[in-house]
Amino acid sequence: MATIADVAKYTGLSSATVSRVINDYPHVSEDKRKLVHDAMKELGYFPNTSARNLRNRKTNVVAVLIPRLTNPFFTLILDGIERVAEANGFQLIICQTKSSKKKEIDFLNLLQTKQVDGVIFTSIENEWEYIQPYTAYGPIILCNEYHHEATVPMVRLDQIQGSYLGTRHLIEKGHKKIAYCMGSTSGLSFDRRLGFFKAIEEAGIDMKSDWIFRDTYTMEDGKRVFQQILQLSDRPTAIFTGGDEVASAMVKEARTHGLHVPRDIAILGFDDQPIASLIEPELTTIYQPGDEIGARAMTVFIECLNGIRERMSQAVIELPLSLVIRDST
Amino acid sequence: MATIADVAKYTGLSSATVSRVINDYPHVSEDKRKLVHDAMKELGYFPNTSARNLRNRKTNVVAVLIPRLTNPFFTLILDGIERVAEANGFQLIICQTKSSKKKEIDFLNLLQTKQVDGVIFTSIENEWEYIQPYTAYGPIILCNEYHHEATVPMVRLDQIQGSYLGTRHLIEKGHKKIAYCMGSTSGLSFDRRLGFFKAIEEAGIDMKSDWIFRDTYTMEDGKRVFQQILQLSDRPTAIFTGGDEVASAMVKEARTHGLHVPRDIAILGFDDQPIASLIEPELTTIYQPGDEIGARAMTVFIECLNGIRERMSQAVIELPLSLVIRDST
DNA sequence: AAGATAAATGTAATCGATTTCATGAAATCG
DNA sequence: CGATTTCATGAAATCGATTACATTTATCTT
Repeated sequence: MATIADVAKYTGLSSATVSRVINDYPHVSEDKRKLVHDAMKELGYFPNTSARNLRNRKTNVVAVLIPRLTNPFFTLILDGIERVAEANGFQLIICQTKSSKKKEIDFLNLLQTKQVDGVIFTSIENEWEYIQPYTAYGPIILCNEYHHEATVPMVRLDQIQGSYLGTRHLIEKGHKKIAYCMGSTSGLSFDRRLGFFKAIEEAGIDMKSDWIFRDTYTMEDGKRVFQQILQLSDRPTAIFTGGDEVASAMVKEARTHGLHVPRDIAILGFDDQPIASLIEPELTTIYQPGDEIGARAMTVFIECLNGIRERMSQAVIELPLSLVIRDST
Repeated sequence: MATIADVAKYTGLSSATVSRVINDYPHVSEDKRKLVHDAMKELGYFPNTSARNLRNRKTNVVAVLIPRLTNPFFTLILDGIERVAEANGFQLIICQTKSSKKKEIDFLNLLQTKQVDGVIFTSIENEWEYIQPYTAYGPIILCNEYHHEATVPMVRLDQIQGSYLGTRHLIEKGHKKIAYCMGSTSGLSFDRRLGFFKAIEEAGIDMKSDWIFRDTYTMEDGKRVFQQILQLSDRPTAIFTGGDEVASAMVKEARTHGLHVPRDIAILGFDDQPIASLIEPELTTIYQPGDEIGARAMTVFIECLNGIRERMSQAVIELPLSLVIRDST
């Protein structure tokens, strides 16, 4: 393969001049510029990215940590990130953590070895104290995640407001016995919980510990939890779920058991994924603008790289959630 | 940041020896080895990837071209690719073409500039003659795509067999008037069409040109086409679709119009996405093992890189499709 | 027209690793 | 024990770009 030296020799110029042409620098005469362009085409020359990266001390590549590629909400975020990345000449390396703490840390090695300029987390597996040290190596942005100790930019959705909105909706529909399905104990789950209980308490409603379910993520989980709910002696009349997949599976399971949604039991989704408007009845859900926080996170990342934004101090950018009322509540 | 020279100086050794330790080469005494390891830890040293890539003339990065990240079938493929990549120390750069010919070509520049070792296509937008020249720059693998002129490895699903299977199923159910929804005119669509018409002709059934619909990909398309079908004077009793999304939207649209699926009209999906078993009635569909072809494509890619497999001659690896019978037919 | 300024180009150092080749020390062999 | 092989290590070239600095040439001032 041709190198810059080959182009230089071919044109009789120095590699410095060729480099200037490649990078569109001024102070190169028009005729030499053309000469170089012709030579590059003639020789089939393309600048070597590794060499440029080494010299320029940057790669224009960002690592995006994502738990599962097959989760539509995360690919929506990824889509938003990609849109802005592509518009600004950045490439994305995808790092699927599969919710493994170890993999998450492994991927941070890309930052230490300077294979990427920075990292965007769309979820965090480890305790923040394990992540924090890596901020020394480049910008780290949290997208859809939040940690009160983290001194990095965080682009998030107002989960408190979102779950508050959804819960209040259920209450307004007359429900007094509401089951709550949560994910882990992450910051995001914590906030949702705050919003949920805020609405519950405002309405002066009782909550039973039997009505709280943890670690519900997948359709499988939805089916399982719904069956547990059916077993309860004091059965709730509405269910607040942590995602449309869980909710969809529950709607389906309800039908299997001959229960009518929402008459017998109301089900509230979260995310507003495509599936929400496909199943019958259509899901009432909380719309999360995944592509928008993705896009915003990438924008913030670029600002950090360019030094327009402080990358090692806490900054919270919050986008609103909205309630989409359909037929499952 | 510390460099290999810093480690060399700190230990009093040469950078050559340090490099040997980093790469686990033999002929380094145990005590020096430990000395170097301690120094690396002490100095917080990490080898610079750009420098290594430059010197080693490889990056251990693969570009994956994908039309849309938000298409679950493609993320399933991506998931399979990722699994094998991660197991073999490769990183993936995602290239979302959004079905743009120009973007597809733009991404091939990553190969020319040696930012990636090779490319996996999960769909092709341009004519093959425009892609072919790029095979000179590194391995190119087609995954879920096929082109008879392409002299590269192709990992594909037997679309002919798949659509044949599905169509025969419809015929066995007694249908004689079957609408056919296709995507573009790509190799994949071409094969599906072959399988479809093979079954049609074997059964000696008539086909009307009114019953063929092009460019149906999304839920929107499904809705639109279904409405067109309703307008037909001679209305088909079954619909062969090119994807579960299209089929799902049709099922929903049918219900909206008070039609019963499958009694009034049968609908056959393609892919077996999660949604297929969530909607009511559950979709009969063709299961496409997306993650398996993804994984296989990455395996083949690695073989090409290692020279175990010829990368510039045609090789077709074909995995079977299977019919999943549920309630929509 | 002399001096100052700006433009065009080149030389060589640099980015941070890997690797060939050379050298001396240690181990093995007959 | 001398010859040969293997081991441990280092000096310096190399991968392919970018850029600070130097130099020459052209343009501008007054």
